Amino acid sequence: MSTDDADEQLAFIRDTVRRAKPRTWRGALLADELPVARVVVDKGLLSLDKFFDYAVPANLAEEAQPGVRVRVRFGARVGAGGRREGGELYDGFVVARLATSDFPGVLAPLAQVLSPERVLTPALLTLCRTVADRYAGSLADVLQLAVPPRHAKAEAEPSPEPLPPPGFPAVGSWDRYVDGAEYLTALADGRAPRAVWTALPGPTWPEEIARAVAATLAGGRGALVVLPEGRSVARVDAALTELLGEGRHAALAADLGPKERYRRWLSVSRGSVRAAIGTRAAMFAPVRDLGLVVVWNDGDGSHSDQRAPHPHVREVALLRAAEEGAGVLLGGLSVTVEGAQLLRTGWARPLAAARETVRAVAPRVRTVTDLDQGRDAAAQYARLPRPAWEAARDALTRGPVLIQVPRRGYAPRLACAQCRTPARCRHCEGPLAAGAAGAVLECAWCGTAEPEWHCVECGSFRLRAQVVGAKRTAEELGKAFPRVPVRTSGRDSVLSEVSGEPALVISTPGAEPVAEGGYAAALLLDGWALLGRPDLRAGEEALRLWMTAAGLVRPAAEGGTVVVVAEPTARPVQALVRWDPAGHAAVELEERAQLHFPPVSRMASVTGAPQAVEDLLSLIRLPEGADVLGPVPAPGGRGQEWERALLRVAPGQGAVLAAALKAAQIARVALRSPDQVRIRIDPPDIG
DNA sequence: AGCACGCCGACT
DNA sequence: GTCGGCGTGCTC
Repeated sequence: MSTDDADEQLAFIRDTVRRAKPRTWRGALLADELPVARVVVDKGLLSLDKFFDYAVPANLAEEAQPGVRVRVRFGARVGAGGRREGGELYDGFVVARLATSDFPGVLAPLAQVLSPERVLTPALLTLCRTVADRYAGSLADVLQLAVPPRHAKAEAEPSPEPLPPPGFPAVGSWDRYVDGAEYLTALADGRAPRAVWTALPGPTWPEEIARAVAATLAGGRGALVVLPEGRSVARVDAALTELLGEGRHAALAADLGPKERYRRWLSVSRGSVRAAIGTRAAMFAPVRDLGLVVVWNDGDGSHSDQRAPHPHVREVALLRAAEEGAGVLLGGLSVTVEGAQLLRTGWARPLAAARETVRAVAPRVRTVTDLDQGRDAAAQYARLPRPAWEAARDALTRGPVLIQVPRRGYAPRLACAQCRTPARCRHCEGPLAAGAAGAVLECAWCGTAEPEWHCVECGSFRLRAQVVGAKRTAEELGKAFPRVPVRTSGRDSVLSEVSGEPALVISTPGAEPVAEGGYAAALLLDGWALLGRPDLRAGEEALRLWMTAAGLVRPAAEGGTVVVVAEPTARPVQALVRWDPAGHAAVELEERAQLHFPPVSRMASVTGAPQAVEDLLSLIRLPEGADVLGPVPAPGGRGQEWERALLRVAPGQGAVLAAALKAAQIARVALRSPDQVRIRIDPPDIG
């Protein structure tokens, strides 16, 4: 660049600043009012996670309002004579219109306004920013989760006129909960009651959710319900339609197709519909004047988003409630440790039934160890402990029987086939697993081969690893109970409902169909497989899965029986027998606190090639008292060794940890550290 | 991420 | 003297 060119450039910039009305590099005519558009560019790079200012051409002045989708040229370089060249077109959103820009250079113009629809509302923008910060992600990544793809035809249709608020609903079955009626009243009164709700077993919870929504709408505010899968969305959808009729709520199910989905999302965004329900993507639904956010069954893994930065429905719901002043209803048959923590800190109040109410509606729960001898021929054939077989046979005279079988491959650590003592490495006490060759045992921690394992407790040489899948269980039980229809519900074909006729219903956890009139009995098989998983949450998760199944069984007074095949002294088994999920969660929380585990501490995982992980760990500036655990070898690398480190900080330092991870990741990329590092706040699987 | 600019070694 | 190494910094 010659001296003349440089002077000209400086003069241009001075000119721009003085006139407070930037010219574009093409010199196009600019908007008279607010000629600067602040834009979030849809490029997920952490180092680009900020706003960029663009000049608003006069012809886009009307349409380029905050919240609209735009196209902008980004990444152009300045060529000879100060001219910009190249630069690719990116999607983005206008977040503000301004009179001036604090950018010292020359602004590029907006290339195009894709649509005048203001989809990124201020509340949604704030939420996405908060979520991005919480999860050490970029705003652009979160926006992709929060704002659905545009569908022009759906957008062209007007949304219907909003209906007036409904009347306050009848309290209905909420009267079974201590303070249940008061909770609904608080919602209708415009307050923000926050509750961890231990729902009673049985088929009434969808209706109870619907009443809470109706109470919120009655008070003139909006409501949001997020459930883990489409089947439960459909049930709450039906309950809402029953209570409110059509037109007051929108179900944002994933299987609707892009047009219908966007049409419904717009009806929420435009304020034409005040209540939204759906699966996890609905956590961002731009419900106006949010008065209540409901999360059902927050322990379900589906509530954790698979896409970066992996926000969790419960956490997003809590952030929204805090930001938007909404009430919270964190409900399920069981209670998560996170729920227990909200109770312990006093952030939320318990919403539960009195002990005698629970006893009146819960089924009778019996425990059986599968070490029980005395199997008769038929029971042996079906691989069932005799009491379980008898319970099924007895119940089949009265109705359908649910049999819950852990998924194949839901394999825990290897254990002695005889006494169930976990098989451990002789050197480091790590868990043994089948090695890469398949036949040889290896320690999953230190890799030492163990060719001659025998049980240290009972001397047996037999190991048990795999559970028998639902399909084979169905075959075997079919033979054990001839003339009884056998139905299966599992991964590939999930039944949502079965009739009240006697039948054996074999299901993997989470796929249990609802039975008309309730199941006469449920058998929860292979409990050891759930309890023995090498996961911090194994106990909590086992109880959740059992209660989900047991909650579909008739009350004890109507003969409803649950038989759980598991070690009777195990804490989750005892909690199931007592039907006390809240107590179980509270005890688990206490234990986690002592071990400095989440959710009391905040954790993050860092996974990738060893060098990349090391680079990140060397760059990160952790707060005082933070721990680095590992790195240790981790699965996931394709053809390459991967490592994973866990970072742990004290309660209250989650935001600092996220910020430090983000900064370190940016620094690592700037230093050309090779390969990717995956950062995950609140990793779901802590061995 | 791309893609520039920028400041030190071996070559026609 | 120049071509080119990849360190550092920017993208409105």
